Amino acid sequence: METPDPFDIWLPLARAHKSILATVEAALKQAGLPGLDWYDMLWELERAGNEGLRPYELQQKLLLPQYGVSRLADRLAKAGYLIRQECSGDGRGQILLLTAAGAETRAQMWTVYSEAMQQAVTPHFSPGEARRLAELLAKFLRPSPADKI
Amino acid sequence: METPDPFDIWLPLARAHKSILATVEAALKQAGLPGLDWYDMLWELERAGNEGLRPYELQQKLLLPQYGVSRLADRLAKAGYLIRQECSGDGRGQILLLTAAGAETRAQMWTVYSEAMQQAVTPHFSPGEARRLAELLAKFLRPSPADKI
DNA sequence: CTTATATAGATGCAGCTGCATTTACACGAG
DNA sequence: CTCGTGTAAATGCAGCTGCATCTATATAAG
Repeated sequence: METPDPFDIWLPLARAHKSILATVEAALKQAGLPGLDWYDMLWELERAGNEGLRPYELQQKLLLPQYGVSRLADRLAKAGYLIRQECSGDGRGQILLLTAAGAETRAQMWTVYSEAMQQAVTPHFSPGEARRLAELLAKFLRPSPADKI
Repeated sequence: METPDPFDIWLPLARAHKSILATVEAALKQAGLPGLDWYDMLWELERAGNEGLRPYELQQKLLLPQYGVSRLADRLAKAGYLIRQECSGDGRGQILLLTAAGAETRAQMWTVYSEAMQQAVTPHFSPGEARRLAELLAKFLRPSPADKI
């Protein structure tokens, strides 16, 4: 059995990623909206609702380094999209809460984001291919079979 | 027929990209070697051989902005991995040539790079799945069917 | 030749990222 | 209570990126 070359996956994957990202970011910029990093944090905060989220929780969800979350939160706060609330029960921590302006902007971004994604991805695949590709890519999400404890 | 959701492709693709990239970059750093951006330019220059490459050619091959190539070339030159040669026939331009040190470093990087890629990708797929995934991802490389001239 | 326009590449500045460190609080051991 | 260790989050610094602009040469028009 021939061992498959991982670069046959990596190279086109990296290109596809770059291409899609460029398309979507360009569409957002064109619309005068913030980039995807802002979107991701706004979205997580919106999903968290009134409970808000601790920075370290965002860190896990967004796969960002600790200082990345800290500074992205700075920018969103400066833009008025979130507020930092003292954390009752842990004096070191804080709770990040989405503001109405943040929710508003996220909603605007979504219309552009989803439309651009549609254009960037859909034309390349038949529905069947798309479904199969999604299935295969999903296999990255779980730990690989080799990651035994 | 249900229209497939492009985010079923995009979200796992983005995660996979981030995960693989992190694995490989960590391995390179661990080995005290430069990052993948350096590798890509070194590799193109090595493929170009004695002819070398013009910066604008690298720009297309690497999908980098003009100033990105200019500055990356600065760093590689400072590290002694390439030299800038005057371009006979176009006084504005220059030719970038790989040095022996550059070729040496690229070779060292390759052993780490390919090994890390193997580890990051292969465990997730059977050979058949890997082949199919590579085929599907390759469909991004050509212009989509909708891009008629 | 002269001038207008286009192309190759560099660069100043502002903003972002990575790294290491720092500050502040939490928590368990003595 | 005090001390040592661990965790949450911020930050100074250096390096990188994007944007706009700039310089220098090429090329086409008159």
